[in-house]
Amino acid sequence: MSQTVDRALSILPLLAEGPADLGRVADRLGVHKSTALRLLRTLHDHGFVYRQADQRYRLGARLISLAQEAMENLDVREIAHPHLVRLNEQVGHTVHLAVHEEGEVLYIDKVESRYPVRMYSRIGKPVAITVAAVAKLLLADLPENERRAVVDQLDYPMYTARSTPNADGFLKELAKVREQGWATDLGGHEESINCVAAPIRGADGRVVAAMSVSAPNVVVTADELLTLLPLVRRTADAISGEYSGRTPVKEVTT
Amino acid sequence: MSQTVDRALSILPLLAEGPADLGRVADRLGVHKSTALRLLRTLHDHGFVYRQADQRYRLGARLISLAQEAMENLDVREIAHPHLVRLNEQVGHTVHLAVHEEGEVLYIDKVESRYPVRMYSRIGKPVAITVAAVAKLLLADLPENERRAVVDQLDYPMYTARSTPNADGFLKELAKVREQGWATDLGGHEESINCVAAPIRGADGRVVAAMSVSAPNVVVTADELLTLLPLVRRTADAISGEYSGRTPVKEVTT
DNA sequence: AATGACCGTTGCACACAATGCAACACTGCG
DNA sequence: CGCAGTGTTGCATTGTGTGCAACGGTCATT
Repeated sequence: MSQTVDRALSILPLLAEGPADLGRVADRLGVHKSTALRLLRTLHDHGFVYRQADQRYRLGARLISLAQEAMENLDVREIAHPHLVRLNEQVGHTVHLAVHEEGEVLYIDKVESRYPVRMYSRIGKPVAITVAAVAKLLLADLPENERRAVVDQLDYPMYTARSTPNADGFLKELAKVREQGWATDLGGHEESINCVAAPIRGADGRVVAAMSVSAPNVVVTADELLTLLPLVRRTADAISGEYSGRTPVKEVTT
Repeated sequence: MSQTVDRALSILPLLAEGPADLGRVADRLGVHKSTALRLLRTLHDHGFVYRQADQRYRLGARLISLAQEAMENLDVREIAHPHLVRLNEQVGHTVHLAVHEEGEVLYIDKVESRYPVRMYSRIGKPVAITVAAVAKLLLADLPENERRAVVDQLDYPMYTARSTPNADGFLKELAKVREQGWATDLGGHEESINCVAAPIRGADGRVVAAMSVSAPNVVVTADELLTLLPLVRRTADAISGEYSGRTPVKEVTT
């Protein structure tokens, strides 16, 4: 692993917290100012950091445009989006789409509730993996050994009294989810918010993404939300069909 | 400038074009495969690239979450402030900066007029949403359904004879504002006070804030105030440029 | 005005870390 | 069964990144 690149890349999350000046960056990296300067310069030349008027550095536009491109290249997202919008129009609540990557689960699309009360989430943000309904679906589908590995190295924060407490409980929950083919999160992350989720599968039957509908108690009860399950599953199945049906991208050759 | 980092960063735009395998990356960089491998590994460890099932590399999720976090932590006020001060020095009148949040529009910065006659406003205070020029800009940019939702649940107090009377009239005004890219409030809130406002846009083109210049009739007429419009718009554009991270200096890079 | 403190910046010599090479391991294919 | 195509590893070399110290600018303090 390359030390120089390692250091340079470590600057980016640091700057994501907010603008920082040269000294601060050097300190946080544990390197000499001149070293930090040269790293920042290189990042700057590539547009990854931007130097604002007061000479402090912040993340640059290139990063944002790259992220945008990265999302566009996710073909599940592209296919799923219109379905998510339609579902949102029917039920009114917030709809999420998430994928698993390297031990994390992230939201890659979101259609906001039309009710004024919204839940906090962010595209690109890692979800609360031990409790989120979409995370359960994605992890439940992993091969035994991978699942075990991921589950073991997780923390199990008790967001609420109903959060998943430990690895054992989580594995049981995953088994159940895999069995029934859908998942819920009933107040496991935020006391007053419930979700129902369904998996999206590729041609080989493996789960490639998961989608969920979330709503706070003040709008609908958990039981009412559960009545939407068939609709959510049908939507997920429709996306699965389209995703596995034809070639997603215009792959080169023959 | 650091060669290693330079090469590593060059990989990212390359991968943005689509997934690539090791050989392709090495070729495009003009380096040995082993070198490319080590760079990719480092990028991988930081989550910037993701290795998909067929061993090819893709842009990773970390990129997306970083960009999102960066945008969230971007402080419009901080960036805008010097511009507002400069504008105030040029025109002398009160300058406001406002954002939209949860159905309300709030002033988040203000530079006082240097004329003795000042208008009443307060940072953090919700603005008169149905008449204020900045509010029109912020609401005009919302997606159709959200805009409708906000507009419908508003009251339409008749501060003056020229206040927006009802939802229909407001929607028409918003359409006009969106069309022309700027807004005014001519005596709609207080009989003797006029404003001109312009939008500040983020990297994705969406309106993130709005700024305005306000002055009472006793100092300048509405017509005179309107002559400042180009200057206000230029200032807003300058802030937009800086906010979205486009480098204003001599940089050329790709 | 003069002083000092604080940043960012630059040139340089040294050492270490990144590089390319060649050999190796693995996979699928003819 | 070998062959061609991958990705991967150990190693010697040198080029490249590093820390240091000195410089230059800006700002606040006296």
